[in-house]
Amino acid sequence: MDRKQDQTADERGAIGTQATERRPDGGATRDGGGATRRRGPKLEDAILDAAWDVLVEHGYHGFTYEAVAARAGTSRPVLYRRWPQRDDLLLATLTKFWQPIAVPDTGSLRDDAIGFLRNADADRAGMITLMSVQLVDYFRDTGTSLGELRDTLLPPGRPTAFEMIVARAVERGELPDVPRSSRVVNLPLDLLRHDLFMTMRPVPYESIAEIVDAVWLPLLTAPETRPAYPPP
Amino acid sequence: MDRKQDQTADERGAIGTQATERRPDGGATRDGGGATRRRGPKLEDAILDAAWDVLVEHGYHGFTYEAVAARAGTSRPVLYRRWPQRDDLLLATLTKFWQPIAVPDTGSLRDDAIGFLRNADADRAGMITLMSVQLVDYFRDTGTSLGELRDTLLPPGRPTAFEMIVARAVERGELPDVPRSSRVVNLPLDLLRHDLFMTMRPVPYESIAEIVDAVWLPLLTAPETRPAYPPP
DNA sequence: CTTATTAGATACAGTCACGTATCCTAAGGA
DNA sequence: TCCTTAGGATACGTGACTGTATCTAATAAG
Repeated sequence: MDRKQDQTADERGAIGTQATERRPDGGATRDGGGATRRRGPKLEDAILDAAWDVLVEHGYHGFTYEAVAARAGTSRPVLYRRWPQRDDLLLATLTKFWQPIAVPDTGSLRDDAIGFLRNADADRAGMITLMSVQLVDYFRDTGTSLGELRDTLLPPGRPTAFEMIVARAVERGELPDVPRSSRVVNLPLDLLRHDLFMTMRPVPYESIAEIVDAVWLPLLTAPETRPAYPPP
Repeated sequence: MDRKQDQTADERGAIGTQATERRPDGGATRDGGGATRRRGPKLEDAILDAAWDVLVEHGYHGFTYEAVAARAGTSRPVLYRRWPQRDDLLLATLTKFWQPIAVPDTGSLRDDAIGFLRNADADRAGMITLMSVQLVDYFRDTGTSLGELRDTLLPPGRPTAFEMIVARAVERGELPDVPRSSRVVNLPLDLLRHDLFMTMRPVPYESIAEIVDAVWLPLLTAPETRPAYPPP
């Protein structure tokens, strides 16, 4: 089995010299030809970093092997060797960057809530949420949804941030110890997420404060819920 | 300046006979060659219908001139003559199908709210919301957001559905006449939309009832909101 | 130093969509 | 009826991306 594809040694030599300007980050990329060559986990990290950047900048639609390879300063075959499917690359990227949001413990229900929402809105966490919107095409293809993706990436069974915040407030005696629906408890994050979806931009502090002060806190201290009527 | 592209009459004739199986809807598409040919507004309607179908089925990513033309049983040039840009075609499609959601008037605050949410969840309205999620790529490209699109398509200045519902409840004496923030008043639709986003599926009745009974109604009758603290 | 890996650079064939140009002819008004 | 308009079919060149198959040379292990 000798070379099925014909190409003269001249071509090879000619080509080998050109096209050596890439690798925005670590690589030396000298002209002569002796660029540093990454391997193993180090290379893998660099690729996933690049993949994340591409995903954030161009969305799922622009999340191609071509773009990621170029961004990482490597070539497509290197990616295919590790992640044969686009999903694999995507999942690997998400799991690397999807980190839980810090839950503050200030001793005040309101400050905990606002602090958490600000954490959720800022930094990478907000970007995750914004970017997850870019994945609709992925959800289409796989028949899944954002909710399912979240359940996949977050460890199940663990109490949510607001469940913890409310529990602590109850312990302190700041809130009465009555049963509360999951919807009510987690309302602030849902509203923040909704705002992110609608505006595709970070949510201003005023909106966060409004969610907590005008919606959540009054609701937590509101009188008992009346029973639901039967459906028509 | 005569025919720059060379093709013999034989080719033409040979080609003309084949490829005559399309137009799922109205067209006769006889074999001999005398298919009915639509024109003007009639054709335009058919195209936009097809465009809508394509958008719903394949999302913005699959919303190509190619796909729409095939679906409408016509050819790409016909589309390009009317809508030179992809956005034009998209906007035309959306404006045709983006219709306001019916607001029931039952004489009961709760029934109005639940009825409206069910209307919003059902039929085309729900599809619009679901489908609008498909447009993230469009929002990327244009730098806009879902909120802006909604503001573009909905007539501005008009009171929202829930503003009307609340106003009527106040008139009936079912609610006290106190100032309420826009966020509180429109909360149910935001929560419904959030559920649609997260699950990509119609929202079950139980969720709608929960939004109204466990969140909105208690909130509307909750004690006065405390003033917001200054931002840190 | 020697040797097995494997990153990195091509090449290639195939697909899909784009945007435009061209021609044929059905539809509909004069 | 004739004639203008425009729908419809098709071709063409281009560009992006896909998977895969090579070959080279850098790297690490021995």
